[in-house]
Amino acid sequence: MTDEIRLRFAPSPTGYFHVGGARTALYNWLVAKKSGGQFILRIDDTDEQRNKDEWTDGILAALGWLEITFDEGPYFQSQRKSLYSETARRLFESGLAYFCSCTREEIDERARLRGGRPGYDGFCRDRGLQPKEGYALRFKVPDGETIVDDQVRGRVVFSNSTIEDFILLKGNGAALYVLANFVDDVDLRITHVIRAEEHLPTTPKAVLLYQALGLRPPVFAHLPVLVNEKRVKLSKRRDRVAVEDFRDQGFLPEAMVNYLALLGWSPGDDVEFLSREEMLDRFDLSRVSKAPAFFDVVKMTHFNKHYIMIMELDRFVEESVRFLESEDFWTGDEAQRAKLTEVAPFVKERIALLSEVVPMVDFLFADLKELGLPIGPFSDSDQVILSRYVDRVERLQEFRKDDLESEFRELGEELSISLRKLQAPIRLAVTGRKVGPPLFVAMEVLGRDTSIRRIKGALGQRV
RNA sequence: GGCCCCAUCGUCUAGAGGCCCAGGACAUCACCCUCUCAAGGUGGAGACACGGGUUCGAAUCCCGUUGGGGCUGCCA
Repeated sequence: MTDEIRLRFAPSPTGYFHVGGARTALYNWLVAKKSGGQFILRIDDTDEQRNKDEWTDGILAALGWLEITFDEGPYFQSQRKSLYSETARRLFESGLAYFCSCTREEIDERARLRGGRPGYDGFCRDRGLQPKEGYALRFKVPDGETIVDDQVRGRVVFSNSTIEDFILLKGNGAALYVLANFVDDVDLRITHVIRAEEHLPTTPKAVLLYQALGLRPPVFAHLPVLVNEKRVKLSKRRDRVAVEDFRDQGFLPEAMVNYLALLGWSPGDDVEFLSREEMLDRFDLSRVSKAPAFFDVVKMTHFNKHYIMIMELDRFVEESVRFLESEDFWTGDEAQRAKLTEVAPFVKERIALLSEVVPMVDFLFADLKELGLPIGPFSDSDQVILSRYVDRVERLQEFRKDDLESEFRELGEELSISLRKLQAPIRLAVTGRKVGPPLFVAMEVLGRDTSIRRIKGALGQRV
């Protein structure tokens, strides 16, 4: 029982769930799962002003999408308040904490007079104040030093003189992060705390609390922060970091997870594509790097492309439908799905984001005009190509891609023109675009009538 | 300002004293392949922040400098 490994992910629901949180959750999950331990979800919503249920729903949805599953929870700190006041009372009664009547203004004023150094000066330490509405409860930081033994950073020593008597309970009696976090970690028997580096400076406070109550602190591991191109911590306000946005853009969860796993961790060899099983097998906190890492969407896109390419065809079709459904032309009927399935293998290996499916296949489902696609321009030589090609394919018994291609190649020889140049006007006439699936596949799926109609239509469109 | 963390190609990283005139991946450039776009293949350019030590020998250890970051709230 005491040997049981238990980790938790404790996000605060103050905004969209972002990639940094996802990475933290993933690392916790990995350590829990590979050690046969438990992974617990706890919602740190002690700050009622800034928390909203919808953010919690978003976190749950995103974790589910990424398949980061939890064994217990979610627990909500907002529902565990009595636990915090109970511990606070014990701390106060045993003289480890005291009440303080100072306002922010008073503290700042004294700091100013003292000579600039901001922070609380311990003014109420020995005043023997009793609990009262409006009084905050502060922890009496002892002399000496506090050591944080960190799995990724090693031994970090803090001189207690640099740690002010921090607040445990607000004036309204509500618990603050350090207290609530500590109480819950103890109560939930958390053995490993893995979180972002920004929490490192508050860690000695937690350690002090464990020591004050004669408890053994958990193992700590502080992950390097994720930064933007300016190398400052990723922020929900400045940067595009919401997991759900990436999902909506057509990123695959396995691509995100794989990329995130490698952002700050490396298996040690040159392998980059790792399945869940391989990650579980190889993940090791001691191989987590210490330096901040740039969240590079371009590289994540590369992972996405890879995972789209190796995806099962059926799933690819289903995922594609998600993006087609928001288009007017998509009815989702049998015929449309059949066409989609036919071109899918060719589309699958050409896109990096699922959202790119739409411009790859839209010409199959609606008139080019309706799609706002150009019909032309076609030069005189294009006209020659189009008319000669349509003459040829009109005579075809079967409108099959192989025959369409044979005719195409023969025409190329006949006109002594490179196939690259030859395909351009035909593709534009048939699909309205310069890029897309292989032309003859496109034509076969589109069908004889529409294909020929579009080419003939283009013939009437001189520059 | 104070406390703390960090420092290898543009980016993510490998490297735990000699295997490194530093390897891989993304991005980038060139060429090949090719019906477009992709994919694939070949090749190129591209980094140990700086200065001192320690050592026969340092990207790797120590110190300093510089640079970057985090925290500094009755937020988490």
